[in-house]
Formats: sequence, C-alpha cells, structure tokens
Amino acid sequence: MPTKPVRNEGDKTPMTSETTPCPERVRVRFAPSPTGYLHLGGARTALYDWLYARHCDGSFILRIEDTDRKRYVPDSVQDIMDGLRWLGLDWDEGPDVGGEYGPYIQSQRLDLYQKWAHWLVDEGKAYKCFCTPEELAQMRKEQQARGEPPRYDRRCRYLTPEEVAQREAEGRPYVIRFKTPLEGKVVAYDLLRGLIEVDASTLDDFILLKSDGYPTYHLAVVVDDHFMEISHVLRGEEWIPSLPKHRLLYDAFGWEMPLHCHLPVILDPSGKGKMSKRRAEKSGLPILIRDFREQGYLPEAMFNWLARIGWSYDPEVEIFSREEAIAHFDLKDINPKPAAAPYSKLDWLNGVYIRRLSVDELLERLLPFLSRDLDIPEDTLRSDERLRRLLPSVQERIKRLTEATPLVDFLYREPEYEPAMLIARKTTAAETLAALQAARDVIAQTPFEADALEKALRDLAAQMGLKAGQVFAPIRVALTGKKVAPPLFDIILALGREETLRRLDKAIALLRQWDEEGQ
RNA sequence: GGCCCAUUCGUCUAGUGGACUAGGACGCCGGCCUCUCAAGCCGGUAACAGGGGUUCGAACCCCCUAUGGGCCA
Repeated sequence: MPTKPVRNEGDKTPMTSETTPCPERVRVRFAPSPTGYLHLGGARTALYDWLYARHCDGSFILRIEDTDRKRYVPDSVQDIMDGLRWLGLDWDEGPDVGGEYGPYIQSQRLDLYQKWAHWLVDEGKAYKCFCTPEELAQMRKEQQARGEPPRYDRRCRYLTPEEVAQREAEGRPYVIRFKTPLEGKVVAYDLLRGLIEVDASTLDDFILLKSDGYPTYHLAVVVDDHFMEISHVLRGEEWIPSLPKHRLLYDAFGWEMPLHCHLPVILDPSGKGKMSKRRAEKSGLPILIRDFREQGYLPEAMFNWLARIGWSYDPEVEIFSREEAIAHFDLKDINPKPAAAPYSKLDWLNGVYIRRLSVDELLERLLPFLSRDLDIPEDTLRSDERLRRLLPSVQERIKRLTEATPLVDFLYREPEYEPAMLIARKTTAAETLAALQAARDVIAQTPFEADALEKALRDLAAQMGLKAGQVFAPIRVALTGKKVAPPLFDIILALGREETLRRLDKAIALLRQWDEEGQ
C-alpha cells in the first residue's frame, strides 16, 4: 500500500518533487500477446511499467504471452520489440536478451503450467473436467432458456474418484478447472482503487489448463509472475474483473500476491469507447506505434505525450524528458479515469520537439522521409547545401516529419502550376506580368544576398504602386509552384540566381501566352 | 443483461474539508508581428453530472440516481 510522502514543516520544495518511497526490489513486466502490432494502449502500459521500474531502479521484463495459438500473428513479436525500442523502452530480461528467470515466452514454459495445474488437482483445489464442447453448448442453451446466466454448472467437480478414473482410462480429453469457493467474498487490492470485492458466487469454476495442454491466461500469468518474482503487476484495467480469480489462485498455491495496479484504458478521441484498430482506421488517426513513426512523429514526443495521458507530476509541466519522467514517476499520480487520446496535443508537442532539434539533427530525421518522397538517395540529400540552408525555415513550419517534403520539393522538381495562380489578389494579369518582368531584372542586377534583394524588390513594388506582397506572391508561385512555401528570400537563395531567373522567365512566358489567348 | 471501475472546461490535467471569484496545457476565437504559411507574443471562451446527506464550511467524505467505460455472456 502506498504511503503518503511526508512533508516537513517549512519545507519549501514543491510537493511535486516528492515521490512515494520505492520498495526494496522492484521487478515489473510488460506481457503482451503476439496477436497484433504494438498499439497505443499497449505502448502506454509498457511505458508506465518501464517508468516505474526505472524510477525504483528495478528491473523491466518483457514476457511474451503466446498461449492463444489461434490469434497468433507471426511478425508481431518483432513489431512489439521494434516499437518499444523506438520509444526508448529497454528491457533487462526478455526473449531476446535472456535472463535468470527464463524462458520469457510462455509457449516454452508449458511444463511449468501443467505441473502446477496438476498440483492443484492433487491438493483438491482443482479438478479435471471431461465435459465436451457439445455438452457445454447444450448446458448453455438450457440455462439461457431458463433465463439464467450461462456458466459451467460444475458437474465434473462432484465426480467420484472412480468416475474420474474410468474417464481417464477411456482416454477422454479433459480440462482442469479451479474449485472456486461457493460462497464468501473474494477481496483483492488495487493500488489505485483500493479494495476490490466480489462475491465468490459470481465467479465460475474457470479453466486453468486447456485440453491441448496449454494454460489459460489466469494460470499462466499467476505462475509466471510468481516464478519470475514480479513485485508489481501494472496492467490495463480490462484485467480488473480477473483480479479476484488471481487472488484465489495465489491463495490456493500459497504464494504471496504481487501488488497490482490497473492502468486506465485509452479511449477513442470521441471518448466513446476503447481505442481500437477499427475505430482508428475509421477516423484516419494512427493507433499502431509503427503508424505514428511512419507519419513523422518523433519518439521523444510520443513518449512525452503517452506519459502525460493519465499521469502528471506537475500540472504546469507539459514537456519533459525521459529522465524527468523517471525522476518524478509515481503510481499514486496516475489518474484512474479512462482518457480520450488527445491527438491535437500530440501534433503540438511534436512541433515543439521538432523546433528543439538542431538543424543537423532535423536533417538526419528528415532524410528517410525526403529520400522516399523525392526518390533521391539519402547521401545526396545530406550533402545538399541548398537543402540545409532551407531547413531553419522549414523547421518552424512543420508538425510532423512528413510535412517537410512539400516545402522543399521545389529544389528538386520543376514547379507545376496554372498560370492564373501567378496573379496576386487585387492585381491584374498585366500588372503581374509587369511585376514579374521588372522583378526579374532587379534580381539579375542586385547583389545576390537576402537583404539587398528584399530591399530592391520592396522599392520596386513601391515604384509600381503595389504592395510588397503583391510582388512577392507571383515570384513565389513562379519559383515553387505553390502559394504556401518558406520565406521568399530563403527560396531565392536556395535556388541560386541562375535557376531563379530561369523559372521567372518561364513564368513570364507562360503568363503572357495565357493572357494573349484570352485565358 | 450480470459483475466491476470511473465521473473537474470540447480534450489532457491540477485540486485529498477553508489558500477556489476552480489553476495549467492543447484546441478554438480575437489581437500583435508579418512576403504566403507557420512560429512567437498578448488576450478571450469554457468545467466541479444531478439529488440527498455529514460538517460552521464540500470539487474534495457518505448514499442514491444518471452517464460513460471495462469484463463476461
């Protein structure tokens, strides 16, 4: 049970700098099922697991819970590990790095589960159930007809030893079920919510070992957490309903129960239900960690954003590093309320992190995206001074790495645009034409330097009775083919005088022809 | 439907009986700046689900209702 931090009289340090004292030996695991790629919910759970382990100088363990063979997705283990690494969540023990408590893949631990399931049978705390799927279906049907909640009626619990022996002799397949107490309360404790009480009568004689020798989640998780000496089980709140079953199992085994803390789920942005792959696809929002990566989010921004959903150590602090998060992390500060994923905040945060990068760092992060979009090798781009020179103004215009391409592609592609786009608002084709021609000459004759060029073009605009923007706009379109682009003189300098003049000439010709043709 | 969990601005959050005319952030709106778009700066909008208690006093404690969520079927 967490104790409240003691605050001394006259202590001037803010409350937020204090965290609950850590237990002696903290071992926390993240235990995903390889049934799909790493998504928001899993990543956030892993993040809190990791933060707690690191805060307490404990161990973070990765365990693969692959006992559901039907839903197995082959490359999901790889995806989960890639995603965790990308987020900077490193593990001390796991399938790839090993450890003293391995193996860390449940399908390689079947002997253990079988041994302990049978131990419970021998102790009279569990029993073999020989009911066939057909029998169970029939049972369910009858219960429903009678308006009863469907559940196992425990008929095999009361089989005599002779009946059991006979069925075994016949070689009939069986599952092992737990002998749930028929009455009384089952009480378990959750670090965030306190006592969670449930009537034993509402619990089923749940299955521990399936007929194929595979354990159910309940058996495997309890056995593994015990033998891996897990001190804290931090998992999604969707597991709260199974907590009483686990309590019963720990008691039956005579093992000490780790502390449990159920983390709030992440909801769809509408707040109307758990974030799921389907819902995400419908709304066009990313949910898989690989998708966030693909869409140009920075891992440090993701980390920050994910950590701040449902947790805060200081309401005034929105932006924090991994180290700060570790230093301040405290289970008691987790908000038990399910939270809608605040995507707009992620965009803002990502922009903040992008702007904090050095130009060199930004370039490195951008290279994979630019290379792919522009079909130019990374090395070529890396050594392109024109690109590097443009980056500072790109940096403050993008929220995601994917947004850089349209801002710089004019360097590598001939601009394409409709002639009408050249005409600035409140000007005519003739005025634009005159402005472009005059601007062309000014640029050709002025020292090729930003301040000088800008002054010359501003003077030109004044002479022609136009606003500076009315002269800049057609030039921008002529050079980039776009109305939205980095600042004009960054563009001109990046392109160089020769190319700038060439594109202006082309624009002039285009506009003249378009104008003569009567549009 | 049963069991469980939760309930502060649109959203993420602070708040653990008096410091609350409820604080911060994102978004949104407005302004400044400005060659487009951004960034930046300034300002604004906006919440204790409802009802009963307990208490001198409740966002905070208790109960009920409602709503939302989770799990099982």
